[in-house]
Amino acid sequence: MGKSIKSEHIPRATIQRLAVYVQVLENFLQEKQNVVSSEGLAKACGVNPSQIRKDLAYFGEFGVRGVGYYVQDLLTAIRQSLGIDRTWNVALVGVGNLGRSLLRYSVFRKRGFIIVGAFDCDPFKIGEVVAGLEVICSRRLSEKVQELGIEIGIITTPAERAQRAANYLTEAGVKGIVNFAPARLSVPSSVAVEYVDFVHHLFSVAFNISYQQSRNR
Amino acid sequence: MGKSIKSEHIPRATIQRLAVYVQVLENFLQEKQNVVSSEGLAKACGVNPSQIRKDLAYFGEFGVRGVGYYVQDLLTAIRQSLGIDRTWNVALVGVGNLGRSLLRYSVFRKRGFIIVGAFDCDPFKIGEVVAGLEVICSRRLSEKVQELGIEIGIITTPAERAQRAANYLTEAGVKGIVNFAPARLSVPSSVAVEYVDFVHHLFSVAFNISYQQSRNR
DNA sequence: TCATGTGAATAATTTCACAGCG
DNA sequence: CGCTGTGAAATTATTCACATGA
Repeated sequence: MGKSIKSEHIPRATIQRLAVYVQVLENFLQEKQNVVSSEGLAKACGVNPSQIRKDLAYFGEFGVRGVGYYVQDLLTAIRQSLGIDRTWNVALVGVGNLGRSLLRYSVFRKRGFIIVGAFDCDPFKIGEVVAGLEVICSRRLSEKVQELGIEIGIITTPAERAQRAANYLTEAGVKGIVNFAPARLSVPSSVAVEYVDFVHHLFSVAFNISYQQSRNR
Repeated sequence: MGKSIKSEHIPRATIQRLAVYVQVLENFLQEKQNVVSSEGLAKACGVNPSQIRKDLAYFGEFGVRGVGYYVQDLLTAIRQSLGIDRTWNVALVGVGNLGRSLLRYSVFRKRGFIIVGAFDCDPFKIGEVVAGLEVICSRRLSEKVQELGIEIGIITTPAERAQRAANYLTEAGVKGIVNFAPARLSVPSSVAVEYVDFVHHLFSVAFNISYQQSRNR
């Protein structure tokens, strides 16, 4: 069968787990563990072994019966399945505190997501150089997305300017957005949006602590 | 009925959505919209109206039949349900690039999560002052968690030091961890862990773009 | 033989549809 | 009357259990 996708719809949860599998498999590889069973991988990821087999089955057959999975091969297969066996050019919109940090955050590049343009609408920021990139006026996104081959946008503006940034990006033809601003976006259904909100994770932890304590009474 | 929790187990997805409801309701409040129906809130959050009613039903009855929800009252009720109607003292472990950014990230404090201690094991960083906090040796976490009343830890170390940071934190009695390092943690089941990985969101977007394109062929 | 891949069974979540109440 | 709150139905996701094949 090989690299083709076998199923119609793939659950969002599966995709999130595949990202975790990549993380854990990379560690295995570094530790020179070359073969792993679904049970071994499951334990390291904190999930059920058949969950892993089901997740992989959406994309193909990558294991060897009676043996397990060859770590390197499985990594390659998952990367291919996720579409991260290549590089992606990314635009960052909103060069504030967080934006600057992300521009300097080397992990993106290491993972194949290359920030090739930094945008802001503040005239005081335009022209400034951050992490080797000159900040460009957000209105010029259309032109630059074309020129630089940008396919993904990262939004790090304040909440009230996030929708405008999303509009600029989608109008420019970007096909996916990762939104760090605390605002919901309205975009065409053909554009993939991911929301990242640190504070929500703190909410979640706070809830779990409070809830656990209230249950233990 | 009021503030008591009505149900045994509350889905993780519900908690995540409640955090979104808070975000959207705050915007409504700013726009002086004082009443909202489950339909109105649902539209703004991109979910189904009965989803919202079900989510709220886990915690109580907050609406008025024939009217909807009073925005301010609902906000108060959800904040209480999530346990964010108070402040939480937080320790940050790992004063690298990302750690520094988060120390300077004012939104945490605004939301009631106050970073009261910054920790690192690098002797060159210990003693340095970042965002008004003196960096303390990670080994002194036990002592400081007590002293400062810390209940939540944020891990921003490199992947290979994340588990050690988690050990220090749990041994010190911290009850919840938000882990920004790309590593899975093993902690006692009584400790709530949330994983934050920017790169995973980019993976997700990359997959959706690739997948959509492969389906449209 | 042993671990994968998968249909069937189970569990959880979401949506529907309407009774109930302000 | 209109919108919430909620059982019941539909859908979706997870886990089990075993046939399959290296």
